[in-house]
Amino acid sequence: MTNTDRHGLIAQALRESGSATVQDLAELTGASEMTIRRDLDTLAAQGVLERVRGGARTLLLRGEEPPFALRAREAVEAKRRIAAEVSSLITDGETVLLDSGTTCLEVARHLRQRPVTVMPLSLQAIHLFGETPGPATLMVPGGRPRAAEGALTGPLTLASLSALRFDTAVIGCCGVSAAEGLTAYDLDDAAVKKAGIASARRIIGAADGSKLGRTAYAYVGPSALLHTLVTDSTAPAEEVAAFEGTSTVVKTV
Amino acid sequence: MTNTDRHGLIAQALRESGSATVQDLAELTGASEMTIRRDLDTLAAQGVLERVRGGARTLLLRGEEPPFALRAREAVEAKRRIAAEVSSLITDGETVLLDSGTTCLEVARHLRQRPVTVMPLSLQAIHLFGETPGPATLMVPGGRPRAAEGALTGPLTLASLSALRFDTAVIGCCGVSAAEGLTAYDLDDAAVKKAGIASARRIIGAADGSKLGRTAYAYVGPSALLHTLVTDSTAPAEEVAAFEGTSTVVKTV
DNA sequence: CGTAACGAACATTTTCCATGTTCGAAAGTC
DNA sequence: GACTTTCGAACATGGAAAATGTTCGTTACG
Repeated sequence: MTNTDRHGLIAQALRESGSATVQDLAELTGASEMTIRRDLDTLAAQGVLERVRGGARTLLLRGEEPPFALRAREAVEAKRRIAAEVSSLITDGETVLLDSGTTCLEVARHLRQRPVTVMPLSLQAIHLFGETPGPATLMVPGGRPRAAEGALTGPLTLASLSALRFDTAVIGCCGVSAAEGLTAYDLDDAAVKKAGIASARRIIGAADGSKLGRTAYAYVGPSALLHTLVTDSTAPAEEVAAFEGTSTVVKTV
Repeated sequence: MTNTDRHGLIAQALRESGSATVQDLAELTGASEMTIRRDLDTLAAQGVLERVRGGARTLLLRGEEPPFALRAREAVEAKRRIAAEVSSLITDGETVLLDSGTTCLEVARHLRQRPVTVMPLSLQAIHLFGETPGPATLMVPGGRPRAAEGALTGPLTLASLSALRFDTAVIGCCGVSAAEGLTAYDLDDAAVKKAGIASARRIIGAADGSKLGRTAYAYVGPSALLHTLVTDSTAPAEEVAAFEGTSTVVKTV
């Protein structure tokens, strides 16, 4: 078992019972108590849990978005396939706006090796392009990064977006519903997505099946804004059907 | 000997003789020819040298700025001390604009652990703040990063700067001379430095001794723009004396 | 066509990171 | 205030990953 697996186990155990002792977790995972303590420190720094004497308590019971580090481990295979499909929809030479989030981070991995101009809206993706300069051209938007998320938001980001026009925007919404439209967990984030959509000629939505039919609380816009929606086969059939009646092209990978 | 040491040896050997064979370098460093070949590939990717059959040829004979990877290894101790001094000049709660370059990257290391708001003008420094969130608040300027340098330049950067006002700007000029003023190797960079200086109430110059009295070709402004200049004891005495006759405070560490 | 250089593939060494153990200090509990 | 439990620093250990060396077939150049 790798340390990441163990972190996943711990996070899951806490989500189920709300809290756990160091001893319980050591027994559950087969690791020593010292290792569990170190794990708890790591997860606490990621905002997954809160440390209490003798154990830990979960921090993510409410309707909030789970921390980035946790989401990055969910539906990895689906995200990878979705990202490959999104990348194939983009032509060499295009200018691309890339939203924040784990799915779009995967798209960034693909685009790095393509001759395109990319403006990513998250620090993580900027890192990716920055450290190994490939054929792609990187543009950095201004802004204030939101915690571990790395999503750039605020007036500087909006100003950067309003100064540019993109061929394509790849948007990774937290909630996508034919009826309720596109939604995000964070108001600032939603504002950035709105501005991004307004600055691009073509909008591609990238969302794994778990996002379909879900609604977060910050409204971004009607689902008809998407010219193309790329999702996977775990998406609820009725949602996909609802989209197929509209102008949006749905690709299931 | 570490691989980095060896890279330094190779770079130095090439600067002195202009070119060298793989055999020569293997003998010089005590490494195998295969290792030298791999080193040369690495250094070629950094823009330090050009690969030719049988060996390599230097790329940095002209008056150009050496690549970032090379500068990062020069005068490390001096830069560290200068950075510590600059950091001590900054008060908690200030908003700080941080220039690109290796010296300012060291300053970033210090500021990470301080409750200040920082806008760095290079990707490297942004990484630094992004990966380990400390008490500092990070603001990202927009812009287009210049190659391995990571320095953000262009209209987006200028726009980000003109939208903000900073308490202090830390500027790391390539050339600092009492007579010729502040200069940079790159025109775009110089424009950004100018804009940065215009957006800050207090300007701190950070330059190790080798930069004093040197002139690069892109003019930034008169040396009197600097309220404080932090340098080290290797600075030429006559330059330091010239500065001491002006309003600029010189700190030698 | 011959020679030297190259680089892929594998073997080996070294380095670094995750984990475990021990033990003194700190925090709770009675 | 004494006792128990938890905590985390410090060091030891194991294993994975990176760096380096070696071999050998391929490629470039004269």
